[in-house]
Parts: sequence; structure tokens; C-alpha cells
Amino acid sequence: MAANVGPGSGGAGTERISEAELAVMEALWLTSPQTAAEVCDAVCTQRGWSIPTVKTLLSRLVAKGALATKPDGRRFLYTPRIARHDYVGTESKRLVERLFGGRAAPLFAHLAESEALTADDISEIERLLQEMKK
Amino acid sequence: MAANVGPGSGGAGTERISEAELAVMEALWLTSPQTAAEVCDAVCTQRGWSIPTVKTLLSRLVAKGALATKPDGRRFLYTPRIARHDYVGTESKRLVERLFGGRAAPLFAHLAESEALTADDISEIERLLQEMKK
DNA sequence: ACCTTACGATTACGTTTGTAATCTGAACGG
DNA sequence: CCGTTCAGATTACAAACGTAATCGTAAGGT
Repeated sequence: MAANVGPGSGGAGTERISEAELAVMEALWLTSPQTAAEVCDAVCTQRGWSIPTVKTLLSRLVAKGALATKPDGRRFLYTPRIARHDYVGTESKRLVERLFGGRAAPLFAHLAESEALTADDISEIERLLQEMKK
Repeated sequence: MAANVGPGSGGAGTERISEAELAVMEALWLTSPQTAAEVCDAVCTQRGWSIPTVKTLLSRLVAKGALATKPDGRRFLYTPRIARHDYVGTESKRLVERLFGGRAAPLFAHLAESEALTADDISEIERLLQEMKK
């Protein structure tokens, strides 16, 4: 029953979420709570998965403390225990840490160079910079 | 030349580099070529590794096509087959793809919010933006 | 009271990763 | 020549991951 968020504990979201697990999280971040079957509806065809796969991933995510469960009759409703916002922030920072020594500017330079920046991105970033200076 | 870089081939750097392997690559990006022992000098104490570990990682990186070897007497000299610049670019783009739907602006917003942006980063980014507009 | 069925739980199994120990063969010291 | 030593190569083995089949059980229909 959920109470336990992980062996070493440390709060929700301490443990790493794998690529496949992320797809499940995304579905639940989009709408939650959902049953396993509903999550499967959302991801199975897209990823070529079968229901057992989704159930395994759900269980692992619960074990990792990334999802909470609430019994609903005889099945479970799954809900994220960590906000997508937080997850994404942590992962972004991890990348900047790992690859750019914690400096964001070189990352930006790379994205610029590889044309991963659309015109919209650029003006949006300018806007954010303006705002930060206030 | 460059002939066979791996079973499925696809050019150097096609296969994913793991976290531990990355430490080895970093050492070789810093200075190369190096022998296994030299790489160990560079990373073993830092990561708490022993020489066999480094050798395993080197072998796996060679198998993945990320490193080239040149015999030097009875040992090997290892050299990166992919530039750090390229690796970092690919990984950055992958993150933006996976977490931000390919848009860089939200990533930037996250970094800004989490104070992962130093004053230096900000002015550097402004400079880059200026340059892009030309 | 059954039988089916729809759940979660348990088990499975190959691959990748982290972290090594051991084996094998060649070079070097004597 | 012969043993020690130092390479790379082979083997090891547990944890995490990707992907699932099977088991057990409780709910619902009849």
C-alpha cells in the first residue's frame, strides 16, 4: 500500500525515471488519476506496448515513489507524486551539470548553433531576459 | 576507411554512452591519445574505480564505436572517434526533444527559474542573441 | 453457488550498466 | 632460458530496464 515511497526514502522523485517509465508519467501528467487500462489507451498503441508492460511500469513507478495509488473498487487509480514541472527542472539541471559544468550559456550556444532555436524561441527568450532584469 | 564502426554500423557515436562511460570519454576529450593506465590515473581516484573497471569501459566504448585504438608496443592508445562538441550537441537536442517538445524556450525558462543562470550566463546569452540577429 | 473475467501481483528473461576478478600471452629482468 | 609482471581479453555477477506471460483472486453475471 504505497505508504512506503522507497527503500532509502528521501521523498518522492528521488529515484531516476527511465525512458519507458517517462512515457507513462507523461500520460498521467496529462490527465490524472487514471487506471492502468486508461494509461494503456494513452500509450500502448503509440509505443507498441501491451497492457502487462504498462502495469509493470506503473508498479515500478509506484515503487520508486513517483506515483501514488488510490483504490477504486478493485482497481487502482494512479496519480503522479511529482509535478512534471519539477521533474523537468531537475533533469534540465542535471544535463547542464553533466555536460556544461553547470553553466547554461554553453548549452544555449549549442542549441543556437544546431538551429534548435526557432524564431519564437528567440523572442520568447528575449522576453524572459527582459523580465529577469527587472 | 573507418570501415567497420560497429555491428549495425551507422557511423561513430550512434550508440548511447552511459554515465560511467562518459567519465572515460571526458578524460580522453581532455587529452588524447591515452593508455588505459593514464585514463585510470585521470578518473580512478575521482570515481573510486579500479583499473579493470576502466578497461571494461574502454572496451565497451571501442565496441560502441566511440573510441579508436592504435597499438603502441604492447598496449593501446585510445582516442575519441566523436568530438565532445558533437556529443554534447546531440544530448542537448535529445533533452529538448524529450522534455520540451523540441522547443528550447521552455528549457531556458526552467533554468532561469531554478536560478541555474548566473549573471555571466545571462550576459553571454544576450550577446549570442545579438549575434544571431545579424 | 459457479464461471468468467478483469484486476493487481509475481515471475520471467534478455540486455545494458556498474564494477570488478581472472586468464592468457608477451616483454623484460636476470 | 625462465619467471615475474603488465597488457588486453574473457568471464562474472548483481541491479536496472524493456517487454511481457502467468498466477491468484475478487467482482459480476446467471
